[in-house]
Amino acid sequence: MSDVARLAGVSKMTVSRVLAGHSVAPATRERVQQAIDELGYVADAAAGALSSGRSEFVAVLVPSLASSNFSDTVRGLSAALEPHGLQLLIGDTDYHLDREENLVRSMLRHQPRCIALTGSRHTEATRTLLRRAGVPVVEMWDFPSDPIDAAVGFSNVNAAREMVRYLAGRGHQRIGFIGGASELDRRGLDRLKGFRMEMKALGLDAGRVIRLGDSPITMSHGGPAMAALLEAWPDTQAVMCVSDMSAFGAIMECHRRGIKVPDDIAVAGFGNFEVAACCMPSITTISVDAYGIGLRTGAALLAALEAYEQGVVRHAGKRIRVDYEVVTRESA
Amino acid sequence: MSDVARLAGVSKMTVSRVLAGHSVAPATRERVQQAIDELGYVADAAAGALSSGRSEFVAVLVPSLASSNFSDTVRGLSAALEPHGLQLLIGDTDYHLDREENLVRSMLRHQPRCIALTGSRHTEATRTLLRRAGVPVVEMWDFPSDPIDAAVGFSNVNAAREMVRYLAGRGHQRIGFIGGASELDRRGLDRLKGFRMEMKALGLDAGRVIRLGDSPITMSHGGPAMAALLEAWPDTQAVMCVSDMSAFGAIMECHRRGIKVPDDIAVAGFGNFEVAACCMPSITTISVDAYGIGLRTGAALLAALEAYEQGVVRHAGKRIRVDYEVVTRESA
DNA sequence: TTGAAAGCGTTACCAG
DNA sequence: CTGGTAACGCTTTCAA
Repeated sequence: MSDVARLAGVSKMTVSRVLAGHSVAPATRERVQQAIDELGYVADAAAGALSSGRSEFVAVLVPSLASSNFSDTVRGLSAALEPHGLQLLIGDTDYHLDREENLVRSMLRHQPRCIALTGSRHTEATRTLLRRAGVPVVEMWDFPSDPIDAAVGFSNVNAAREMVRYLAGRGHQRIGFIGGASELDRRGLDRLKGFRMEMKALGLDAGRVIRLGDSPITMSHGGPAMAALLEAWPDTQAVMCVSDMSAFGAIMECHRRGIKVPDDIAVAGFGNFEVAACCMPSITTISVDAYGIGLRTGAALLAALEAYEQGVVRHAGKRIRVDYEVVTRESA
Repeated sequence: MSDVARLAGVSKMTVSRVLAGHSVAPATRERVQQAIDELGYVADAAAGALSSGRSEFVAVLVPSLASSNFSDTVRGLSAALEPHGLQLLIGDTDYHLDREENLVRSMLRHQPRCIALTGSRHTEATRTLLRRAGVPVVEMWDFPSDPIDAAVGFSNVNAAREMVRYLAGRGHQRIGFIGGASELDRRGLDRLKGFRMEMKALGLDAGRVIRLGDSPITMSHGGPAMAALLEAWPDTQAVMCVSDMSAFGAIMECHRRGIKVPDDIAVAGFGNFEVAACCMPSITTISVDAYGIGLRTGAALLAALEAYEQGVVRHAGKRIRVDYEVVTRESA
């Protein structure tokens, strides 16, 4: 910066002002800009952050970047925050809460302006770290009764219940559920919980549950899970899958066995992934606006940032509900 | 840090040493650690970076986080670099070179230790920025003859040629190609180029090309593209698709029309995405180890970092070739 | 509108 | 093995 200042014949402060877009005489600004271009000067963000006491980072934690759900949410966040000069610091927890804790710890070292995480389950240490960080926090993809700070999402339990009601409304009674075997995917577990609750509420058998493969289960688990389900309860009329990925695998298994979907058995998914609209039969599913969750989380974060500048310290548990809906297609 | 030092009864320097894992008397270290835990102290990475002149960032640029190819590569990079205390700064260029340029510019402000980008096409300004940055650069997913620094990838042109040879070897002569219409996806364009080159080399008609939809085309474009291809050249025997996503869409369109794959028409994909193995018929494709590209890029970056410490300044165009192979399945 | 000086929280360097 | 001091490159604050 000194070099630029010298070349432009001004002080460092003026260079700093030009960079920050503060008021500088047009002629001076011009000269400084030329010096910057000539030297290929790039300001050091670390020095700026240290000096001003504020970074331009936003920490974002998702369970998996490989899931289009979460990568869409990240894109939404990026779209909302980048125009404000904020940089995403993205972490992939791989569905592990202790990995989340480590990532939070390491990201906190960069003094992020705010933090977005997925889900409402975190280790106690994570909660403590977050509290101490003293910056806005938004939890995404869930609708917790007691958010750390703010939350943007929906109830996976209720969404699953709605799907059960839809299937029952189509006349199905012997309904099964396919999901992952591990306890890592909280949203998957919530969907299972919703399935059980609603089945019981309807007076139906809530026991036809196959849990197979590490969560989140993908396409390749859907087939074996469907096979297991048919073996255990051959008279099943409909299957609700924890995601469209497993639903697709399940449908392919039906094809292989000559079982017609939906005539012989109905299959529903969750998430409205691209494959659900394209495959045959197309998959009836719950549609969630993943990109919108990112956008709205970004907006909530910006609002909280604004409030912080003015001294407000907590959202006081503000929750933003994101809509979902049953998308009726061919498979159920 | 002063607070911690005071509580532990040592100087800031000793606290710094404990944090950095430098040699400190066990008893002292213990006391310092206790003070750190008690205060919930988190070191400021910006200050550290400023003082030491080196950040712990690695800039990573991919065309899209939504593509499992690239998200797998990011996971590989993360797996290779995180154990070394490096933080990924991930940017999604959305396939635009000018967005890439802006992202590089903004990431450079954080003084990344090294940079990984996708492809070998960049704006002139990007190249200049990268050169001036003076840090190791690796280009991924291509095998350029003149890499900026190092490269980890394979020739998309040659891979596509191999697929053409495979299809021709199965007795097909009237072979079509389905890809995106825009010029953004360079790897997609390289595959088309390879298709044309090899078809000509084999003395076959290289003109059966349908380009439709923004690149990279996804599942939903495959159907319309296949429809257009069948309309233009109804006697087509085989179709090579720019990716498994479009191949899947194309196969679904065949289903809808009662056209049997591969009996009436063979369809091949590219990338070996999960859907290729699960769908029916399963898709013959080119398999690429996306995660491995990330791992190997990470390793190359670490090696370059090591070399830099010792004063070596360039890789001198080192290229690491990543294998690909035709995976024969049912569709072709 | 511009400049000078102080200081952000850490690490490098040199002493003890 | 430990401590003091001087940067690191910026922005804040105050003065001109």
